[in-house]
Amino acid sequence: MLKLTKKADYGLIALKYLAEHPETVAVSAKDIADSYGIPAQLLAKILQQLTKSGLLKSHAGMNGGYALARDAREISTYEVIHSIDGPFFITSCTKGAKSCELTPSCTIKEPLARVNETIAGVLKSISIQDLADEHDHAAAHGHGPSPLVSLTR
Amino acid sequence: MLKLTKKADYGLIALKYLAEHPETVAVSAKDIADSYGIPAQLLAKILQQLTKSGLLKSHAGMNGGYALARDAREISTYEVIHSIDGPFFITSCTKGAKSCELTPSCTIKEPLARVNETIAGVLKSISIQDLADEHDHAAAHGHGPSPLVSLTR
DNA sequence: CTAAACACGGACTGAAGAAGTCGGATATCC
DNA sequence: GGATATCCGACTTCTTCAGTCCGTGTTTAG
Repeated sequence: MLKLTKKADYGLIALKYLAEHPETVAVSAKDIADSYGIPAQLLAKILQQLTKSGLLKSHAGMNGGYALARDAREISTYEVIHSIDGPFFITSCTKGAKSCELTPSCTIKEPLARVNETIAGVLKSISIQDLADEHDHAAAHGHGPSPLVSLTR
Repeated sequence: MLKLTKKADYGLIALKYLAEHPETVAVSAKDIADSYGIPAQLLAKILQQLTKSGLLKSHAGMNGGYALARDAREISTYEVIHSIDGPFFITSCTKGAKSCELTPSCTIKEPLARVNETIAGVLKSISIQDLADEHDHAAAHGHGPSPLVSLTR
C-alpha cells in the first residue's frame, strides 16, 4: 500500500537519535531500542545493515555501539530507506524484471517511473539532520521554516 | 517496499485502455483482461470497486461492460489508487492510528508526512488521459513534452 | 584470565496482507 | 429462456514483514 516498512522507520528513528546526540562516542542498539520501545534485537539487525552500507560505524566490546559514519547532514533519508528496504519502485514490474517483457501492460509504468524519480528526489533532499531539526522546530512553533519540501505542489 | 499493489496497476491499465477506446460504449472486464493477460475475475472485482467509487459506469447484461464515468482528463491516478488500495501513507503509524500515541517515535513522521503529501500531489496532477498520451508519445519520441512531472527536483 | 557487554549473523516462527479462485445471485439482451 | 454480463462475499494460497532465538566473535573492565 505504498508505505515503507517498520524497519525503515526504526532505522530513521535511530539515526535521528544519533544525530541528536553527537557528543556521545557510541550508542548501543539496546539503548536506542529502550528509548523508543523498539525490539532490541530487531533494531540491532537494522543497525548492522546500515553499518554494512557505510552509514554507520560500529565498535564491538564493552561500551561499544554505533555512531554516524558521516555528518548527519550528509546522510539522506533516501540512503537509509534504500539500505534497509532495498531499491523501491512504485510500479510492480520495473525495468530489469523478467515478467515485464511478457505483457504489454508496461505502457502505464513509464509515467509512473517519473513519479518514482520524484519521490526519490524528495527523499534524497532530506537529510538525517533535517529530521532532527524538524523535531525541535515542530515542537517549538508548529511548522519549521526550513524549505524541506517546498515543492509540495 | 513502497510500491503499489498489482490491483492498482491493473486498475490503471484498465482505465487507460478505456481512455484509448472512447468510441466503444462499454467494454467487458473479460475483454480488457484478455488483452493484457490479467486474471479476468480479479480485474472484474477491481472494476467493480472503481464503479462504487464513481470512476466508472457499469452496465450489466449482454453487450454490457464498463465505461468511464467522466472525461479521462478529469480522473486522476490518485483517485484510482486511492479507490483500490485505500488511503496510502508513507509512514507506518499515521495520525489517527492508535499505536502512534504510545511511543514518542512519531517525531520522525512529521517530515515524512510532507513527503506523503508531495506524492499525493504528483499523483493528483496525473490524469488517466495523461497515461494514454504518454503511451503514444513515448513510443514516438522517447519522452513526451508534457510537463507531467516537471518538479523532479 | 575471566566474565560481562557489545556487535555480528543465520535460521526460524507467527502474523498480516496481497493475489487469485470459487460459487452463486442478479440484471440485460436476443 | 438462455447466453452474457455485472455484482458480491467467502475462501485458499502465497509472499513478505516483524520479531525471536541462538550461537559466534570481539573488546573492555575487574
